[in-house]
Amino acid sequence: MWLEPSITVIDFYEESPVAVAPGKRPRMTDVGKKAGVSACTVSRAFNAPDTVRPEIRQRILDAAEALNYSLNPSAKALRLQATHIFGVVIPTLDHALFAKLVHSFEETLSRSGYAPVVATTGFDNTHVFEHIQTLVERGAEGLLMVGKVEDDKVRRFLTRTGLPAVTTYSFVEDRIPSIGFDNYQSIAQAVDYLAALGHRQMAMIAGPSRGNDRQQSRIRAFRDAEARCGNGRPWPVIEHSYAHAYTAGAEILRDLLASEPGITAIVCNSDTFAIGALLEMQRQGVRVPEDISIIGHDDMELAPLLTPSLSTVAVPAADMGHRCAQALLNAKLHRAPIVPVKLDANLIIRGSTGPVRRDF
Amino acid sequence: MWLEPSITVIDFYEESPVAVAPGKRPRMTDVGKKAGVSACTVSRAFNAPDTVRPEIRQRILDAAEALNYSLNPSAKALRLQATHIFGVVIPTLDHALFAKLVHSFEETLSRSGYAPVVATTGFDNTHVFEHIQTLVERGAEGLLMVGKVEDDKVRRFLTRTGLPAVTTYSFVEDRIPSIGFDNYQSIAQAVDYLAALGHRQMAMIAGPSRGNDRQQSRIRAFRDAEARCGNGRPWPVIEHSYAHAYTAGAEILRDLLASEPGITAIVCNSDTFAIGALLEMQRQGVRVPEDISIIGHDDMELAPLLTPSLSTVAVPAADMGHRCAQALLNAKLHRAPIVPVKLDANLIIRGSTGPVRRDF
DNA sequence: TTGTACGCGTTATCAT
DNA sequence: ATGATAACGCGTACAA
Repeated sequence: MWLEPSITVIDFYEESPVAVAPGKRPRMTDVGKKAGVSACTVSRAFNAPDTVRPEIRQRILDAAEALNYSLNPSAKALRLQATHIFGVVIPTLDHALFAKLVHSFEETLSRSGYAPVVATTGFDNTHVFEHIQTLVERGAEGLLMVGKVEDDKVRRFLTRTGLPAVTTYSFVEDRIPSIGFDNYQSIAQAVDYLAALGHRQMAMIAGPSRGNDRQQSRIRAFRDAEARCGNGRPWPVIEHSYAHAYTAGAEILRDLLASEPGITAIVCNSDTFAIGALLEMQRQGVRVPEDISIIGHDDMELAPLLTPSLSTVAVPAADMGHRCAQALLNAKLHRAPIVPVKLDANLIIRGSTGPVRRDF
Repeated sequence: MWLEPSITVIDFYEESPVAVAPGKRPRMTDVGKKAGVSACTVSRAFNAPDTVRPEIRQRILDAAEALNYSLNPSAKALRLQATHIFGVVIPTLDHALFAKLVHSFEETLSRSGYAPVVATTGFDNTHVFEHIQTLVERGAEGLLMVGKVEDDKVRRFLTRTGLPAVTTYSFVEDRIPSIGFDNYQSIAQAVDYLAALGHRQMAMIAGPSRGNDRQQSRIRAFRDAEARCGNGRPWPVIEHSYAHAYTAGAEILRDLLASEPGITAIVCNSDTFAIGALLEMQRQGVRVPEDISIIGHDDMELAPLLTPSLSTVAVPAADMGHRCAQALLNAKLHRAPIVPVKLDANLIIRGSTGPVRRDF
């Protein structure tokens, strides 16, 4: 009988006469030995069950069970040159929109036997290289990233390796294909609508703009509108992290009310900010939209349920996740090129926006 | 000079005299060849840069760059017997609490160079085996799961393979260690508090209970209270998926108001249900808590910001994520056993709960 | 239907 | 400081 140079672990595999080195996982050879076949038959028993005689297959399965055998994924991946993993680089999961994006991404991947590995990076895209490297070292065969890639190391890395990659959330003309929407346009719609209602002094509550093309585009849209429609008084833009965004929305609104009494409309780059602000206005007795109009962004589930219901810009979060997954899968499975897609983000007018009040 | 039996791809690696088979990624050997060293020196240049002469190291790095070389993760994982991946089996990412859990899990993992692969399964734990298998095939060295594992195939698989595993969200006495809180207790607190305020007929809005020990425990706590404090009229328990939970909360409340006018308190197994219901009550002119008390679960960020602020049970979501990650890391890195931890879930009394109204 | 032999790309050991 | 060699565990031509 064949024996490893090491000791047989009798207390663990007591029923088995097969020796497995202590602390080592059994291999196909071990299973084969126990079942009285070769390793390659074991392989077949798992991967092409039909090609092995039923009784032998059962013997192999039993042997595997007895030895606590399980396939070594790394060896398999090496042999097949496929890990079936895609990487996701996301600012945070602790925000409904991004969570929904990853959720739908995962859904679509899993239907094809793929799974996402995720890295959260915060919102600044100028230092994401290490995160991406980690994902690739973990076997990512493709990459989903949020927003325009600003890190030159990342761009070089992607062209160098030819790794399939998509960016999402913002639509960008770029060598790296993107499946997203026009962030300038999404805010431009909102501000133009408010301007049409007569608003001449607004404020914006924005996410962190450093290394974040989505926020930069939106702020640009806001500034352009200020130049076109402003009454001369500066329109404040307050940036805040998306962490504790509801609370931040409430606090920022309080400050705004105190320091900028002339403001008649507030544009929020996330419904979370807007909802926090709206609730704070109700607490302070500010009437919405009679005294102040407020508009959000994202069209979260809560938006239509509030009183007044929240005007906002609907963002196709789930759609982006599905499409990105499908694009990556097609790239990997059928060598299809990833074609950029510009999706719609539509203004949804509800009850929180109205004509500017007379005395302005 | 060494040559593969295949054609040299001159148009692509024009500047290089090294032949790489077409369509194949270069290996360390190729890089070494180009840099005039052996493969193992290339390996050292990447993994232990100090042990190779600087000028040679540079030559190697240049060669790698020129050849578009990047390390093969599967080969590395096979050699090192380590993928640095843990699997996460989660009902959904499209719910703030679970997203936060995964977020904090990822944060802690990434600090140690690990990354999560995620699978979403829905709430029924009786059919998660395939998902888990997929994760393990993708290289998961350990597993985080939500709630008690009901699937026998999974239990056998875990004991068979000895894969480190934790369950979270519910604390369960089980062979699989859990880091969570007592779901019976969390609702018991809430209901006892309402009973002490004089409420004798309540309703519960619950998540899906099939294969879901958290919901089952909570419903049991509710039923036990009904038996102790009820007024004889049955206490309805309405189950609903967590998808579109805000909207569902609003709709269910509407039905309840119409069909069960005697109810004076509503217990929700998620703040999302509670917030939806609360907003609906405001819309209908039902006073909270004067006419009806409502209590949520989870203590989401919005709870204290509403008017009235929402009484709820605080759940340590981020804490669970961090602790589970740390436990898995310790198990893998230091062979430390995973010790079960029962965390607190505390009742937070705010403005949405009050004494039952007199006429009952 | 089953077995033999080899290679996937990396790193550790040992020798130089 | 660097190189030769072997081994990680699997899948697959090819042979039997």
